[in-house]
Amino acid sequence: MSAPEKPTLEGLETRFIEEWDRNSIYSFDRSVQRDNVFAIDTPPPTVSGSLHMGHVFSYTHTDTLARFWRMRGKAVFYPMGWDDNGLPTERRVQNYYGVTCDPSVPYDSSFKPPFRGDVPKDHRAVAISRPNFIALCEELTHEDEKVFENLFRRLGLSVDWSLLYTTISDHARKTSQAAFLRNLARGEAYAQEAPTLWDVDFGTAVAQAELEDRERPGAYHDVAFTRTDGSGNIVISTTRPELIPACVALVAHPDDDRYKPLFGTTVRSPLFDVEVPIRAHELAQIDKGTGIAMICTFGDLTDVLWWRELNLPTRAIIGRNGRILEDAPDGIDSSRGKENYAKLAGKTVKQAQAAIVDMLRESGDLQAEPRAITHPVKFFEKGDRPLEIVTSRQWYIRNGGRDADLRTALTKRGDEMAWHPDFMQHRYTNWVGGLNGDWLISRQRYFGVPIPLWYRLDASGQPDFDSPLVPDEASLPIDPSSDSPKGMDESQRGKPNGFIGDPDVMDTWATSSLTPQIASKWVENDPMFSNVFPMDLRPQGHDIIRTWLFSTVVRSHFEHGVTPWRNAALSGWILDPDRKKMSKSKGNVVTPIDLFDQYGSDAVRYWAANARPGVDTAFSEDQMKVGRKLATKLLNVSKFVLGIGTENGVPTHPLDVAMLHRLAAVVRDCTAAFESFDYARALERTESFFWWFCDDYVELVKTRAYGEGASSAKAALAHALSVMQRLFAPHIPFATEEVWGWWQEASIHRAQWPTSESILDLVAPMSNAESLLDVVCEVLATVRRTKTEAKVSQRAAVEHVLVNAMDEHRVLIESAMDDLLNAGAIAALEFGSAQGERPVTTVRLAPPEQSA
RNA sequence: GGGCGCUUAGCUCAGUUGGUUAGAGCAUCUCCCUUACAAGGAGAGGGUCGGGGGUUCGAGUCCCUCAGCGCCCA
Repeated sequence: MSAPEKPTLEGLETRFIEEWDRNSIYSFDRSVQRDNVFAIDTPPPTVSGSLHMGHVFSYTHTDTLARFWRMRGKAVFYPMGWDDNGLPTERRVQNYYGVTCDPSVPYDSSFKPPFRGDVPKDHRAVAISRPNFIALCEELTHEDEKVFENLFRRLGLSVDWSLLYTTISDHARKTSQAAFLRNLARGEAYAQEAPTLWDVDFGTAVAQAELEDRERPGAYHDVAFTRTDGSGNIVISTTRPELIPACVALVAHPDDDRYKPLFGTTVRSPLFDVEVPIRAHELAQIDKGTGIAMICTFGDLTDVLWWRELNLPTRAIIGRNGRILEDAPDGIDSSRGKENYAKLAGKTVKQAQAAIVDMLRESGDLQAEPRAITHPVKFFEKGDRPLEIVTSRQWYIRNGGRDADLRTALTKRGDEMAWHPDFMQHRYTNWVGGLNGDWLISRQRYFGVPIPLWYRLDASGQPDFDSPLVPDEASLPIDPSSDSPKGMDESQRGKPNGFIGDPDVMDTWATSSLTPQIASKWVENDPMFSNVFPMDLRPQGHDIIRTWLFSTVVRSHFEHGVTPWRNAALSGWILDPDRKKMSKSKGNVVTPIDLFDQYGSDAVRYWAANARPGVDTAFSEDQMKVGRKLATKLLNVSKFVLGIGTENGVPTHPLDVAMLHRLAAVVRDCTAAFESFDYARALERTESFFWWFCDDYVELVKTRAYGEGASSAKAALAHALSVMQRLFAPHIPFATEEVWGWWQEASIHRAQWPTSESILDLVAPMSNAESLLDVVCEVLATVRRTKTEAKVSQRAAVEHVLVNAMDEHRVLIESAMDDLLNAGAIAALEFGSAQGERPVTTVRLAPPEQSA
């Protein structure tokens, strides 16, 4: 029971990371029943790069909560996961090894990647088989995950690493496939051939939640369609003239008097001579362009809606590779139309547009030169070219986008959980209310969880999509591209009367929407599931409310009929000091590990824990310096208290009792703050008490604690120290573990969270504790100010102090007179009559020659 | 266009249901080696709380309105 001669923060991290691990300080006790569990649905970071300050920031917030509840006696379920499944990993693998996946390439058992990092710029990606590609994905994610784990351990996260999961593991694939099959069995998942937003570069369908609008330059082209009754032209304005061959109708608003007489008549398209009807629909905008638009299959989502509601035919011209299809669609029958179409076939959309504008100009159908505009265009959030719409067979999970009752039910789920901060719920409600289609989960990619289905082929080799062959849940996970359905074997794959596997994988969100089930081993019927689910807390970034949070609610709603958690805590962004969001592309990213080295993990955590929940926060090394000072101060004051000797006496001196009353109030506030997920308020309360304790209380009692009759002071100091160490433990786990170890058994992180009752039980009641402390410290402050202004040392002797105070205050000061005289080096203190509500203190310093 | 958030000291931010003289840290300046800590301590200066209006005995806090910044959605 003693502090080292020279306390230091150096080396604490290495020592305690090892010690915590060895003693399993953070392991989850599976035997504890749900009521005494605090379960966290940790966000699995995407393993496709490196962890940055944003991770450090938000994971620290969660960790402070985990540590608080653990000290409150809860069995804390705090897993970690790695999201290594999906497109970001594929992209990183392609760039790291210089390869690309081509499912038509045969497996090469002796394959070696051409590079491991540092792929030359002029290198052309080597096409490799799907199994080889997946092996590389697994290899690289494994490497990245080791780095991630080390960083999170260094940060001091109190994760139970034995609960680690990854989203591409057998277990996650099994969970994902089982959940999907159950959705399918209940009719919540379905496949449909439909127009779908399509990224031509990634070659995959994308979901509504992954879209973003980007402002792009474009131009209105005024194009003339000829009325078939010979009465002239109709001019439309379009930003996509290349889609004229895909035009199936023109549309105007039903109330638009200009076009009312034309509804039901037909026009002929320029260049391609296709006769199309003029129709009415409310979504046509009277004030946009000429007020009449062409409907093409498909230029945008409004086209899809019109096509569906107006029952129009399909004339698709854009292929999945983003180029104009070779064959002209039905309806282009004239020889001129066929010739013109042939000029476009094979071109990219951009090339086709340029070509068709030339053709229109030549034919005289372009009524005016194009007028440049800027307009929002839909992109895949990870994509580089505008999305096209192609018709394809895709899998969906219902999410209320096409069903008002389900939408209402899911909106209500949002009401059933507490949001921190509460206004974040608007984002959820807003998103659910704005859904316009079901959740598209199939992706035409490689590294993901396969859709676990096969289809029978008929005698002519055509697949029967209506009754897929479903695997037993016990056989999961399966890969339908290499496993065969029950009762069939590989020789029948792709043969008439045989089978084929579904070629698609599920989107990453379709798996990560099951993190509560994955982490708690739901699919294994592990009893742990019922001990942790529904979970207490989902911490996550507010940018993925529409994806991760919402999709998790959807899955839980269908599978369990409950919200997956009771609380959702949304963290803010990290901004650089110029208030810009930190990102790699801006080059303003700081590496966490360097900061840990420079300031210590506790200091970095202090910076993070200072930020109010949900608030965007500037990156601040200044705050880290403050955090380091705090940790150092805790070492030093702990050394002081333990150095004078702790005693199990009862604090009886009024100043000691008052200090403990103040501390009890702090404990009450901190506890309430943590209970409402406000780690920052808890820290702020503890910290401000702590500095007051060091600067004023310790200075006041120091002499008494060293001298005769020190029992009360020693007991109060020791008790307060123990409480403060524990209050700080969730925030600065390394320094608190160090100082706790100087005088206590076992880890502070398993110690009991202090209660205000336990402090108040120790001392006599006191109604005016705050006044006592305020008034005594005010007199002390005046003495100090006088010395500072006189430019003398704080040790300089004070000859006389006159305090003009009300009797009430006079009594309080008298009760702590001994400490006040000692702390101020005051020879004599007298009282005079009050000059107002507050005491007025007059200080007379001793002559300089008498100061020593 | 709809929704949400923010605007308090030079900077970063607290300010809980309205209630003494609006706080902290950093930065600036002054002083102090004092035996827990100079990687420290004691102090000082600095704000008409974005503008305007209203409710109230009383508004940084509640209401209305305007402006700027940011985010989400369309």
